[in-house]
This record gives sequence, C-alpha cells and structure tokens, in this order.
Amino acid sequence: MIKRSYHQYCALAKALDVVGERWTLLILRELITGPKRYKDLVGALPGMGTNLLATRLKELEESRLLERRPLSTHAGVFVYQLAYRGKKLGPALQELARWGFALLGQAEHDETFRPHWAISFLYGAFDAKAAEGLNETYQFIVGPETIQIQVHGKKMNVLQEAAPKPDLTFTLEEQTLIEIIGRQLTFSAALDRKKIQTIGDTPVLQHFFKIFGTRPGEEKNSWVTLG
Amino acid sequence: MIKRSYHQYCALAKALDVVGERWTLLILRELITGPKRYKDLVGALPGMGTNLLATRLKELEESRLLERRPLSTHAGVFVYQLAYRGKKLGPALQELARWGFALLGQAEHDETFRPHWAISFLYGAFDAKAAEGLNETYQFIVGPETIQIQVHGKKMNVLQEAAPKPDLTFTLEEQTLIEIIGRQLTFSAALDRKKIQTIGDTPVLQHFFKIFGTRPGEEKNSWVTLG
DNA sequence: CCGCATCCTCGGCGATACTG
DNA sequence: CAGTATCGCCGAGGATGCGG
Repeated sequence: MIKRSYHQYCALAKALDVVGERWTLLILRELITGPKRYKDLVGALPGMGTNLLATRLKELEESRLLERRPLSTHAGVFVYQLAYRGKKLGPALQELARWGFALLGQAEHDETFRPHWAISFLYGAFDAKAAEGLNETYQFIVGPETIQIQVHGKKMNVLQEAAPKPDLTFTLEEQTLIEIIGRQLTFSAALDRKKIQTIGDTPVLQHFFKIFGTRPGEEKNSWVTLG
Repeated sequence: MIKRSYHQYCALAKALDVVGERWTLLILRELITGPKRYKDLVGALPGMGTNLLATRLKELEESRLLERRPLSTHAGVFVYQLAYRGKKLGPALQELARWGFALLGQAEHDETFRPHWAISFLYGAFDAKAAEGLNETYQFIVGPETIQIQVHGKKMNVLQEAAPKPDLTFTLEEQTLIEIIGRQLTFSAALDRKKIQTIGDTPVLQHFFKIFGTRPGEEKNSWVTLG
C-alpha cells in the first residue's frame, strides 16, 4: 500500500502530501485544544467514516505529527496528542483559518458546531499589532467546554491545559457564541444583556476588545504585487 | 451537482471547503508568479487530468479566487490570474510551505521540478527578523524562468512582473538550484565554483545571506503550550 | 461500551482519446 | 491550444461486526 503523492520537489507539495488529504487538518484542529480520545474525534467529525479516521490517525502517527498514548486512568483507553511536528503546523492552520474567517456567514441549519471551533474564529479576529507588549490569558467557558488562549508578543497561543489563573474569564452559552460569530449579536451587546458573565479587571477586558474587537474587512494586501 | 462540504461552522473547515480538495492549492501556487495559460498549468501539474484542471479552474473562478481573462495579444487565448481573494491566501500558503520545507530531502528521480517552486523553498528559509528594516528586490534567472522576490518590512513578497531594477540578480542552472535545495551544495560553494553568476553590490549580497542563509532546524515552538 | 476492522457502494480522481 | 468526453480505479462514506 503505497501512499499517494504529488511527486513534486516543492515544499508546498510535500506539505500537502502529508496533510493535504481529506479530514487530516480537521483532525489536527481537534488536537490543538489538547489530547483527545477516539470517541471524541468521532463526535467532533460527523460525516467521517470511523475506518477512515482510524487510517488517518495511523498515517499521522507514522508521519510523526501525533502520538498515541495510553490513558493512565483507564486501562485500554488511548489518547491522541500532537507531537512536535504537528504542533509546528500551528501557524499554517492559523493562517488558513484566518482566511476562512471571511467565508463565515451565519450558521446554517445543517452545520455542526463545537465551542472550541471558535478558536479558528479568534484566529481570524486576532490583531497582532494590538497584542504587542501584552501577556494575558483569556478563558472561555461555553457549556461543558473550556477554552483558554494566551496572547503574548504578537502571537496567540492555545493553552492545552487549564491556566492556573486566567486574567479574564467569560462564561456563555453555545447559542450566544454562535450568534456572535454570525454577527447577529455583538460581544458588547451580549455583555450588556448579561448573556456573558465576566470575571476579570476592566483594563484587561479593554485589552481583549482591542485585540479581538475589530473585524478586519477587505483591506489591501500586497503579498503579491502586480509589478 | 452540489459541492462537497464538511458542513461545519468553523473558519478552518470553511477554508478547506474551498481550497482543501486535491490540486487546488497547487493551482494557486502556480499563479503566485503571475497569470498563466491553461497549457502552462497542464505542464506544471503532471499527473492531473485535464478534465479535473478545467473543473477546478471553474470552481476557483466561481469562488472568486481567480479570474479568467482574455490575453490581448492572442485572440481566443485566456490567462488565469489570482483575484483579490486568491491573493489573500498568500500567508497560508507561505506557512504551509514553511512547514513542508522540513520535509524536503534530496530530489527523487520520479519527482518533477520547476524553478519557480523554489519560492516555496525560500518561504521556508526566510528569516523575518533578519529582514527587518530592509527593502530589497532579488532576482533569480534559472534557465528560461525568472523569479523575483521582494523583502520588505519582515515580509517576503513575490513579484509578478519584472522589477525595473532588482538589487541583486542571480543566474544559475536548474540543476544547481536542485542541488542547493537538496543540501548537496551550499549557496556559497556554488558561488565559489562559478555555478552562480551574481550582479549586485556586496552589502546587498550579505543581506541576502543574512535573510536566507540559515537553515532553521528543529527549534522550539510554543504555539501550543502544554500547560 | 470503546476502539477499531471488514464489507460494500458510490463518487472523485487519473489517464487518454476526442473535438472546436 | 483549450478544453470536453469516456472509462477504469481507488479513496471516501456508511453500516455492521468483533475483540478487549
């Protein structure tokens, strides 16, 4: 069983040989928020056949993007976690999500949603310049899920485990989060209407607004110049 | 004919709905260096069925990532060029290539190569910090192909058309380029052995070495933190 | 029940021939 | 030259089975 390849001596093609096939990047997205069990992945990837998931996990382990580790608390149970090479894909995922951010309209009825996918939304809203000089941790509690991100030195990181003391904690319902992403509700309005409970100091909240508050529109981009 | 989708309300999944299918990102890679004709794309994408190429081009035009434009000089001939939305994918392609850079070994015999693919290699070698404060244009003439890149403000851009006066021009054979990428030959050694002809001032050449000279190894990366 | 493996069907993909 | 048509194959998706 030889793996399909583009057979091109090109860094981009090589990357796509490893992570370019269907579902692969979404599996890695799931692991950004920490190690996950097989059943968690099945639950977060509706439409994906379980056989295909098992195959992809094996491929990703062979490619050394992730590791399969026995869960100490439950015998016979395993978790999948990002290995070094998988973690290094972060900037690429971040930029892809940043681009896809512009394609996000309102949620359709046939679309699934998981609170931690809001991270890809935050990647899009993140303003690196506004984050300069700050070093803060933000926590989101959305139903059963807790997400933590750290803003530090123009970078935004996802924390895999609970920070000892986040600078800011938001508690909100999943539906509220969906409405904010879909622009039916602004973050400020949700705060005003008590749909978000906040723990943290006012200046930190102002930092958060500065960093994630503005929706980047279609601004000029010059990575390719027309001469 | 309804398009396949992940049906997830997630920025990354939305991005992959548009550019996640086979060959799509490689088509866009081809257009980074400027508008291309259908035959150019066929030539640069061996293994891809021409029917599939035509389908992808239509999809990408509908998604407004590229535009099909009649070539003024030849009646009935069209070129495909990146549209605004396609250009905005640049940072994502750059980060993906940067990641794939580590997977580049020596060229295999069954691998194809085109000189402009070296851009994805340069993405990987690019040191943003070393580029700070500079604004220079480098030109590579490799056989029939000419590639131009601009380094400006911690960013590396690809120029689609000839810069009026590049600060530095390298002329080399395709085989030399392949050997440099495969680490069988260092850039310096190639210069010493007259395998690369250079036009430009010495300080500019030193800048170039500073920006692209060091091969980033497996350095620590903390975009995901373990707690 | 969880973590896969097997089976089967269908559609996307790859190669080539064909047409304006 | 720029696509379109055709066909065979394999990867993807869904259901089910099975061992720990």
